[in-house]
Amino acid sequence: MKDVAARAGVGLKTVSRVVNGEPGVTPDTERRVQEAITALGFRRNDSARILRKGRTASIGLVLEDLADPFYAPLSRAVEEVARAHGALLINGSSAEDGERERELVLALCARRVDGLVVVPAGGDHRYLEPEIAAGVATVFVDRPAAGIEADTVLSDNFGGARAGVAHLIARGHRRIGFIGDLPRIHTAAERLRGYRAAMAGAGLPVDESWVALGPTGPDRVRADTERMLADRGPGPVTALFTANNRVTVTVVRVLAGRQRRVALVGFDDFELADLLTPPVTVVAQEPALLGRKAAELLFRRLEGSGDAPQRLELPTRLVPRGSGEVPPQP
Amino acid sequence: MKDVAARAGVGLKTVSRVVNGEPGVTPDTERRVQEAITALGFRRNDSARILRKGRTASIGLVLEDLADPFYAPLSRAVEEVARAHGALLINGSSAEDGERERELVLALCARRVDGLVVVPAGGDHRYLEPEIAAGVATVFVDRPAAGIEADTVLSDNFGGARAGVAHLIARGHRRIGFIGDLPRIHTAAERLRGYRAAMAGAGLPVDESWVALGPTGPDRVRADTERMLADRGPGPVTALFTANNRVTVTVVRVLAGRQRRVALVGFDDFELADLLTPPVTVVAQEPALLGRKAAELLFRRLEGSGDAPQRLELPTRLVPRGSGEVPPQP
DNA sequence: CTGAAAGCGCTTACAG
DNA sequence: CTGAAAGCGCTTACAG
Repeated sequence: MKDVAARAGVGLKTVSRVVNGEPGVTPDTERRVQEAITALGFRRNDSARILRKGRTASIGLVLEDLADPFYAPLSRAVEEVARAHGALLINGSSAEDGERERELVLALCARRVDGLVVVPAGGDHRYLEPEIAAGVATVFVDRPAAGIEADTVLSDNFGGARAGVAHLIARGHRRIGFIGDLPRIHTAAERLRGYRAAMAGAGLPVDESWVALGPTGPDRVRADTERMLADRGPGPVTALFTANNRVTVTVVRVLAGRQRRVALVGFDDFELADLLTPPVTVVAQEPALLGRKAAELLFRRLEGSGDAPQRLELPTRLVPRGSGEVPPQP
Repeated sequence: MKDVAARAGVGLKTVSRVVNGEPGVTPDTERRVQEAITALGFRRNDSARILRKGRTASIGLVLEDLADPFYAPLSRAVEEVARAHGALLINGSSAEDGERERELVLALCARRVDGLVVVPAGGDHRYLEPEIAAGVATVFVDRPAAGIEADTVLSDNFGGARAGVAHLIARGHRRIGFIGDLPRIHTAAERLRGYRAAMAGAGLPVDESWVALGPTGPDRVRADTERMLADRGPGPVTALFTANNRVTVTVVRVLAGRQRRVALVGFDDFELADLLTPPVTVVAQEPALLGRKAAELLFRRLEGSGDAPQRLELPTRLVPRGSGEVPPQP
């Protein structure tokens, strides 16, 4: 910039004015400055600008896995809102590891992102307190934070799961299995609570062999599914409720290889669910809407909204397609 | 940092040493500085650090759509490599718009990212010349850049498409339709070239009504598919080659609603392809590998490799599953 | 082992 | 309409 000023024979401030399109420069001066800029290949260094202005016009997004078909649209929605506000998006995957989440979040804070959208993986977010106190707006999405008060956008995991299981009960099922994610994950726990509420609401007992929680890798899910389908103790389950899209996909594979028809309702919609045999009934969330709402809340904070932390809960939608309407088979 | 120094009764440089874990500080001094840091809630401002050091330890990724099931794993792979090198990832979607790509790339350059991985959308990348000259390492992935020399990582689009179409020809198909993306997109053009090469190689004529190019939205693809399946002129096609995963998914939907069985081979693998009826034969690429190779190449440049620009071409793999083995039906 | 000075490339506040 | 000075928060190069 100094070089540009020297070449154009003007002061630094004038170059700054031209670069930022500020008023108060004669057309003639402006032309001279523009010429110097192109001749020297000048490109403004935003690092310096950021240092001086305080705002970075960038926000951070930390989620579990950028490549997961549930989080990818969420991420894209956050990006679109950021773009509409002239901000860039820095994002990273926590891989469901609390320590990695913390490292990422703190790295983003050190870069002085204006705000943060976080899908929490860790079990304690008090490490964020100094950052929030220092002015980093933070919104949690998909799951609530632990240990601090902050804006949060969630789906109705409890209600959605309860409705899905009630749907199976209404079709005559009495022995219904639940295959879910790690119980420390909020969404997994809420969906399990929904399952239990639906069963209890219908006066049905839950045999604990019908509940399987754990990592969503195919091996574990396959093993648990096969165990539940085997005839043991209280009789095999006639229906399954799968608590997220990764689990559902694996269970669909297991069921595809079997004679006996077992009813299935899955939490989370997924592409091509309607073209499977039978088409898969799901409790659908809207990942893009979660992302959009979270980002909008974030920018409202950045614009100075001083309301108390908000908690939004988005509804889910039961989509009957066939697999959830299979009657109980002996 | 000034406050910390004052409170600890030391110089600025000593605080800097402690914050960066540099040697040459007595344990006692270090303790005093640490106390001041926690008491004041000091957090290093990386913007200032970046301004001084020159390197930002961040790279940019610009692709078509973060939420696309093809690009999401590519993006995740780039993130993992960046993480291994201690860098953050800033990314954005161009939405297949050359102007938006340019804006994003230039915004990333203004932030002085150390390097750039780009899936080009625009048709002219000379705007990047000054940036590259200024030292921003750039790698293009999935598609080559136009108008400049740069490192590039591609799939074997031509060979993959030719093999897929040859597979259909070997099953006895003579009238094969091609449904592809916009012809200005490099991958789309290459795959079409592969189709034509396979047909020509078998001495088969191509009726131009069998070739449909355009945006990959469901309406256009559905209309073109239905048109090709209708009996007209040279007779209806008995097989279709779909040139990317978005197109394939729509065509699967169209075929699912029809009596006559039509063979199908799609470019790009996709989740659940093996559970459809019939399971879908595909020419698979490895999006994560594309991303990983591109990012590795980028970091090799950042470490100072001065070789001539490289062009990597990754092989594709034909995965027969059923839909591509359907014989010709009248 | 420790620190004062200069500077990274901008913007802010002010004066002409 | 234009510019000189100070400063954003660090690090670098140097001296003690």
